[in-house]
Parts: sequence; C-alpha cells; structure tokens
Amino acid sequence: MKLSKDNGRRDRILTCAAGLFRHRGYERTSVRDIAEAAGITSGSLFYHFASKEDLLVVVMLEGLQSVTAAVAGAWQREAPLAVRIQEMLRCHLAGLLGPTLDAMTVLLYESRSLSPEALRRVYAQSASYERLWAQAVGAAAAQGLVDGDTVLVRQAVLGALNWTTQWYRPGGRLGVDVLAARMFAYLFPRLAQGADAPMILETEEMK
Amino acid sequence: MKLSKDNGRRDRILTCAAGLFRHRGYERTSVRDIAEAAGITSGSLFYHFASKEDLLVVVMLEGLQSVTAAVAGAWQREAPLAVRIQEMLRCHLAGLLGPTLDAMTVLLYESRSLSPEALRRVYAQSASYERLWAQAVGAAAAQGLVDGDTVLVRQAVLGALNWTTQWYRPGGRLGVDVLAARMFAYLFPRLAQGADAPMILETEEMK
DNA sequence: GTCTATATGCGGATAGAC
DNA sequence: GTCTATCCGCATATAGAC
Repeated sequence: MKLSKDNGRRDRILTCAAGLFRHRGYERTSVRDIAEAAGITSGSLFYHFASKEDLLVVVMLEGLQSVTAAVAGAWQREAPLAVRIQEMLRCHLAGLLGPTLDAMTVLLYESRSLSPEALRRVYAQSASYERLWAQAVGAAAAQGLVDGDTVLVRQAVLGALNWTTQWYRPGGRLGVDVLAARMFAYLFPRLAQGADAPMILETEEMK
Repeated sequence: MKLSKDNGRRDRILTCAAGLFRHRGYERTSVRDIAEAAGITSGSLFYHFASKEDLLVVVMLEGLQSVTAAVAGAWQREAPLAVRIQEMLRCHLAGLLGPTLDAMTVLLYESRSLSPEALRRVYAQSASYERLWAQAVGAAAAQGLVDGDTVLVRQAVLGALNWTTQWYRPGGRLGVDVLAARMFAYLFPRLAQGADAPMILETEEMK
C-alpha cells in the first residue's frame, strides 16, 4: 500500500528502487541510479536509508507485508473453505502481478544479495506467510479434498503461482482474476468442483 | 554431462563458476573468485573465456542442453503417453536437483545479468525446450486427459517443478524419483490414474 | 598456457557546507 | 534535507614476460 503511493521522498525512493532492482537486478543497480530516478543525488539518499542493502530489505518486507495482509484477510473470511482458498490464491496473484509486482519480484529473485542477518529477517516474514498456506492446504486435506503429501502440494501451488512473474504479461490474453480462477481450478480440482457454484468467474474473459 | 566431469582446465573453470554463480549470484562473484576456486589466476582465465559474461552464457547453455537432451529422449520413447510424460518430469527434476543443479539454478535466476544479445541466445534454447512441454501437454489434452487452458497448465507445471530448487534439500524426506512420482500424480491426476499401473514407484520412500 | 603487474573506471559510503 | 566533493577499494580486462 505504502509502496504504491508516492507521498514523501522516502516512498518515492522505495518505488524507484523496487523498479530498478527488478529490471536490472540489485547488484547492477547503483545508488546513483536510484537517486537519479528519484530526482535527488546519491548523498541525499543516505539520509533516508542507512545503506543500499537497507533499501533492499525494506522493499522486500513492505511488499511481503502487503501481500500477507491481503491473503490473511482472505483466509479469515466467513465463507466456505473453497471460497477462502480461491480468494487467497487471487490475492497472491494480485500482489505478484499488480501494484506490488516490483517488490514481489525482487523478493523472489534477489534474496541472495542479502547478508545473513538481513536474510534472517526476510525469511522470518516469508515463513509466517507460508504458514498461512500450510493451514489452508491442511484444512483442505482434512476434508479429503487434497491428496496426501500436503507439503508437496503447498510448494507446488506456490511454485506455479510464483512462476507467473516469468511469463504473465499485463494486457495479454488473461486478466489476473481469470488467471486466478483457472489456476484454482487446475491446482485444487476437487475444491473447485465442490465450490458453491461456478461463481461469477470468467466474465472478464474473451477468448 | 561435460559440466559434471572435471577433465581439462576449461571444464574445471565452468563447474567452479557455476557453483559460485549459484551461491553468491553472478554479480557478486568476481573473476578472481572463480580463478582462485579453479586453481589459476585471473589473467589465465581470460585465455579460456572471452569475458565473464561468456562464462555465464556457457554455463547456462550447457546445463540447458543437457536437460533438453534428457527430456527429449523421454518424449521420443516408445511408450504410453503417461509414461513418457512422467519420465519427462523425472528428467526435468533430475536435471534441476542433480549434477547440473548449479547450472540450472543459474539459468533460472541469473538471466537478468545477460546482455540483450546473450539473452537472445539463451532464450532461443529455452524456447525450444518449452516447445517439448507444449507438445506433451498438447498431446495429453488431445486425449482429454488435461483441462482446457494448455498454456496455463504447461506454465503451472514448469513453475511447480522449477520452484523445487527453492525448497528441495538432497538427503531430505524425499528422493528425486519419489518427488517426481508425486509431482506427476498431483499435476497430471488423470494421466497418473490411467497409467499402466502404479509402476514401481515409491520404493525409495520411507515415511 | 600461465604468470605478474597494471590500466581504468565505477562502486558504496562519508564529510561538511548551505 | 539536500547538495558537492571525495575517499578508497574492488571490478573487468589487458600487456607482455616466461
């Protein structure tokens, strides 16, 4: 949320950094690049952030917190399990492919540039996010709607979703909501089958 | 194959580079690091490779070619479709998690460090590899054993498989073959169901 | 083929004026 | 808070001896 609004110098720097980190990678982006994109000089940047790595950590954590909040909200809704899981999936994809795309891509692909200490902080957040999915898949398995190896299912689901950053193009064949609906149907066929109704999906669709 | 044998200076340099690129990332690895790991000095390295980027490209292409050859072999076997696809999947995972793990991880995660020209070369190879999977998924769909959106299924499958580099640990709960069998069952449930028999899977398994 | 030595430039980060 | 100026180290790549 903070990442998508441009109030204040600090947020402006963060959005510029996220975009550059995503497109060029963390190491190939210099603090001078970021400063220039944000309309300041490199010296000023260090007034707002202690180090280049600090910038990376903040980008990752704010992106992750934004998605975590959305997915946790979906999980805690009062609704049938199938609906909640489908909504979690939609929120995950919306975070990956929508306004926080830069931050989430950086989170997924630049973690090797973190120092051990910084990695620990990011990993703690990621683990808490994965726990949400473990709960959801576990609940589905308890109802017999998902196969035996729930760890494998969770990792396969997250892998399929996270890989979308590699091939999904906004404005292409599918909107995010349709993509999410189809992913849900493919990854959780028994849940999708039992869902209240086909719902109002596929409205955005054309071909 | 060449990547896992240590004949010759050149191959030794390549395996060292692949390992360092995977663990530290391309940008954080210096040619001095690679040279030291290979037991030579940085000046000598440039006798064998034109540039650091050349090294990266060769690591990626040799890894990709090795996996492509294995998966293409599986696809061209004389066997029922389900068996061939399961074998493709196993070869993909074996390449990702076995001896070419370093090269494949670099391929998946360091492509943003490539110049446009180098990216074009790597992308051409990758596209030809993906075409194999498009054929396989298309053939399964033609037999009604896979749902409608074959592009989505292909990307979801590759995503689930490629994500294993993030969480799979050799020597852990699952061996690669068991992992492959379970992934196949989850990702292609209708194919797995119709396969000749449960086959001789899950033998390596314990828990 | 491998070495030593080095050219040359860019990197993150800091100091101190305003 | 932002600027200019700069420290200092490390990067890739090359030159030329052996």
